[in-house]
Amino acid sequence: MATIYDVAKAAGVSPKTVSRVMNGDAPVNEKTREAVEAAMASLNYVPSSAARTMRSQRSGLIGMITGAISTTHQFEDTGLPEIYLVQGAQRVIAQSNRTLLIADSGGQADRIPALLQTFREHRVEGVLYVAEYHREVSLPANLRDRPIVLVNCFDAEDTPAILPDDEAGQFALVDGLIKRGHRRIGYLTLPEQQIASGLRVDGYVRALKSNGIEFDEQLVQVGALPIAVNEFDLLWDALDRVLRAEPTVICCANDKMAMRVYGLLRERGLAIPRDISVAGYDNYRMIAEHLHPGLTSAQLPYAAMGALAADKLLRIISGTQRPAEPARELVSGPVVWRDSVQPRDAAITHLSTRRKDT
Amino acid sequence: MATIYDVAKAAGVSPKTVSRVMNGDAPVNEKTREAVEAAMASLNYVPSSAARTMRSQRSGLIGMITGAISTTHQFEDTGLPEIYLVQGAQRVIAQSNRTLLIADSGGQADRIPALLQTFREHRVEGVLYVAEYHREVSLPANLRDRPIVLVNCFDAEDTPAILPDDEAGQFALVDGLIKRGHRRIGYLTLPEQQIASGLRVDGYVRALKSNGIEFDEQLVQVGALPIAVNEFDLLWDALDRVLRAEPTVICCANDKMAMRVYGLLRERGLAIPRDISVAGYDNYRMIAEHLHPGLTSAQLPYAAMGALAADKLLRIISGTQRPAEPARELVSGPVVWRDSVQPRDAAITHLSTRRKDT
DNA sequence: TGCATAAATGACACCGATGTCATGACATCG
DNA sequence: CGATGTCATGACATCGGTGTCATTTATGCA
Repeated sequence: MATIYDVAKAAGVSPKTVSRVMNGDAPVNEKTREAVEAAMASLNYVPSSAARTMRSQRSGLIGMITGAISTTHQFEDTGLPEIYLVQGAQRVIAQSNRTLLIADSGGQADRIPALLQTFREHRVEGVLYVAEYHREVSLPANLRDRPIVLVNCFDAEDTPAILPDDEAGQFALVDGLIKRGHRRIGYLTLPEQQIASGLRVDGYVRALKSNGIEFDEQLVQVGALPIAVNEFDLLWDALDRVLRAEPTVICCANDKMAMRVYGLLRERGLAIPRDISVAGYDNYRMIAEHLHPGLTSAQLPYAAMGALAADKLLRIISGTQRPAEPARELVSGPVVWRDSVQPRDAAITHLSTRRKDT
Repeated sequence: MATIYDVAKAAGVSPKTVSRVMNGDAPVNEKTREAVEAAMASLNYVPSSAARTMRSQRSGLIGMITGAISTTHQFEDTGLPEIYLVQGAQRVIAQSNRTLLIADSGGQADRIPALLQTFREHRVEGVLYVAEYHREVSLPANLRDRPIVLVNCFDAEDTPAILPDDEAGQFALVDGLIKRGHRRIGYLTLPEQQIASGLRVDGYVRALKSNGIEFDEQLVQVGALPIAVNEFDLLWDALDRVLRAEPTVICCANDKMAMRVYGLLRERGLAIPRDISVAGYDNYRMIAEHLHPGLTSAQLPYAAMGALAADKLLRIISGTQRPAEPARELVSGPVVWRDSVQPRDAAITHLSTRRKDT
């Protein structure tokens, strides 16, 4: 591998001049520059980041820890869209001429110390700590020795964090449903332990309120348990109770649940969206786009969160934070409207009609 | 940040002795070792991989390029299980005391050169090139300057590659169906351009043959187009034709298609698995586990592929390949049996019965 | 007991960049 | 025309480890 000395010799200049050509930190004569550039090209020169790091004491590396926290397999499958998060972060980080070093613990928390050790050996300038679902975490003490931004999670110490605005997302979704003529809006939630779920219910309630619709607690039912046992029985039962309140649309806590609800509604002979509309949350595209009909869903803005987190981290590193920048920032995403929701004007209210007939 | 010199001073030895304690490359007196280790601990010493890389000319980094190839968004969503691939590779690489540097192009091929440049600056010792679905690729010339293993793809030059054994997977699935009493096995395939699909059909045919069942071409229908237009019409039509051949089970090219087939079968009033069984491919857990009933599916062994690819790459790097190690290696995965398939003995053949009644 | 050998340790150079400082060649200005 | 400043470039040290070689001390064996 060619070094800066090889290039210098080939171009007939000193190594320092080659360095100047690369970094543009001092004027270089036009002809000299051309000679150097020709030499670099013909020798296939690539600077060594190790040498650069050593001399400059800046590694240009940002570490990302993902899949770090799960101790059970309970929520394992919710982590997959993190790939968008990685992409969002990488884009921003690449622009700052840095490189993202990703460590995935595969859900095994005991591997984290080794991963952190690696990060330290590489002298990462900052760390992005990514949780697989919106939750509170408590950081290992030895993670605090350098700039860090939490993503999709927060801690008790007000460490800088980027979080999804679940309240706003659900508000936008329900508000959109109301604007489309729906007034009886069912909601199948996750258990309270899920932070996101609580926030989304808040958004649901606010949307009703801001449109002057009374809250009917029978329309809101818990559709899943913290532990996955008899999931379908529970969901069946919850759905049953919601349907008794005669909704024209059912919101689900997430797309996964919506996928199940599709099946359950069909078993009851209800067609989507003719007899009843359905909405999800997450915009998990693998599900939302490929269900039939396409599932309306509030998007979890993972790419934006990744980008924002990277941006925040870079600003912390460079000390150029905005004045009074809040530690925690919320990111809201759009609602993606697909055919699972039918505007209420056109919708024939099969459901209530039928029930009244019987 | 403490250096080896600080540690040496604190322990009253030379830096070289500290180095020896860390690397164990020469005998060190027990008392000296203890003194050095105490000094390292109290100074919170972490060796600098940059310095080490520079002196040893070995970076200890393995690069992985993912999401590299897609030029359209057509198959974008198939890429997500790659996370398992990353985990499989990382485990093996960590064991060899190396670090995985992941570059995700986000499907934008024009970003690849910049990512490769980064890899070269970091002097990665080898590269894992991951495609998002089983396919042929042609590598950029400048990727060949160091050890490389292709994952989920292959090229015309017989570059080392790790591939899923789609033929064996589909064989195992269909063979299992036959063992469970099914003899009329429908198959909704992807278009021929999909390499995986062709191989899977081969496996389907071989399973029939090895069980003495005649191949009925009407049971095999193409259920999707290369471009996503009128997807549901096409699938509906293909399903219609398959059903006319009176199958007791329908295999789908992948779990995504199976998810759609669930919906279509229900629209026709067919219950799964009472009236007809369904199987998928990929074992895309987000779908397979959460559909109701759970979807039987042949697993794409991404974790194993990642591990095997990393292992192969490390052996190429260290020059310890097995004698006559083939360039391409196939990895097969298990079939995960879930409730969407009902053993035929117990199954009442609603479908054919009903059809004969009409 | 004497000498070959191994154990234990240190001195020093080197890996490939870049920061600091020095120097020579011109240009500008009073 | 000499003083001053800018441009263009190079010499040299340095970042933090480790390979090489030398040196001293302990050990083994005839």
